[in-house]
Amino acid sequence: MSEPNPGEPSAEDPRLLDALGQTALVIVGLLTSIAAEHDLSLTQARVLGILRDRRLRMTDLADYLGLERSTLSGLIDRAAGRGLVERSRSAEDGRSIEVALTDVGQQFASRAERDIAAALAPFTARLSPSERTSLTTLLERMLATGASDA
Amino acid sequence: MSEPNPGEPSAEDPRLLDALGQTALVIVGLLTSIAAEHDLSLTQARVLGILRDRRLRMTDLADYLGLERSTLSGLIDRAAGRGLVERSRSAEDGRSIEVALTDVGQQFASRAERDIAAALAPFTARLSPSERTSLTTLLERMLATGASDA
DNA sequence: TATTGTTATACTCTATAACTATA
DNA sequence: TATAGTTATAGAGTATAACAATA
Repeated sequence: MSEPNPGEPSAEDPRLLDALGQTALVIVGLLTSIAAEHDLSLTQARVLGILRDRRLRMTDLADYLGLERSTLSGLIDRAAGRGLVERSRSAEDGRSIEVALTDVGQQFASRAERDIAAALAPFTARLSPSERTSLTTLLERMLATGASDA
Repeated sequence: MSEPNPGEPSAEDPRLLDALGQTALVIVGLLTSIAAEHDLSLTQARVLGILRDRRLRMTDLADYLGLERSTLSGLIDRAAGRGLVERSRSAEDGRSIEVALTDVGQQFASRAERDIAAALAPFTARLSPSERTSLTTLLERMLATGASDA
């Protein structure tokens, strides 16, 4: 994995790695700030985002986020305490609990989505429309790949 | 801020926003995993990364990371306890403490850098060399901008 | 027995407030 | 008085281990 593979130049691109890392940290920082404005952690905000168009069991939601079920229990406890999500026992499997957004949670999620668009606008605005299209294509291609082995 | 500004199409690009957000979360997730393999949090890893080619005062390091000084005290306590960084009183200003990597910390940082390159390789490898160049350019342009108003 | 979810526990990250030492 | 750093405290996020209920 760390051999200098001669036919595989992708790791020899420090500028790209830097740009990706920087971009990631900046954007996650922005997302974290926006969440904080609504008194949410980034993780809580992600929960709302994921549940925006879905109702999920605790286990599946934990898998989505890459967290332990026990971690999710606390997360959902706090979100439910604020009236953002609701738990309900599954009809099919008596062991499962399904989580869904409340109306308040939906409104929260919508507002956050607008705020995110606004916060990212200064960044994307610096690119021309065709550059934005290129960037979208490149990022989507990169993600589609990586997902298959990460 | 939420008016539908007709001459400003940058916020009307949900696919780009999605791609940026997804990319950011995936990459930060990878960085977090790599740090965890070395028993470091992402924040601790960032400290090592920042100190890789610098010696900084506590306050400046806190500013770099966007954290309170009190938060940094704990962070540096733990890193120093593991022998990764060293504190030393500033010669110029008796109030200031300078932080620098130890040899062990340097080795850690080098190893982490290689691991990051290896972890990102599957993603970047899916793009052709010229696409990688384009992506680098686009990301750098976007970052250069946003930094001026975020 | 295996799976779903929760609880208990412990540690890290983070901020705010109060403090000490230096400028 | 203002700045640099630490400590005390508190809350959130996280994991591991032990547990209850259901399958």
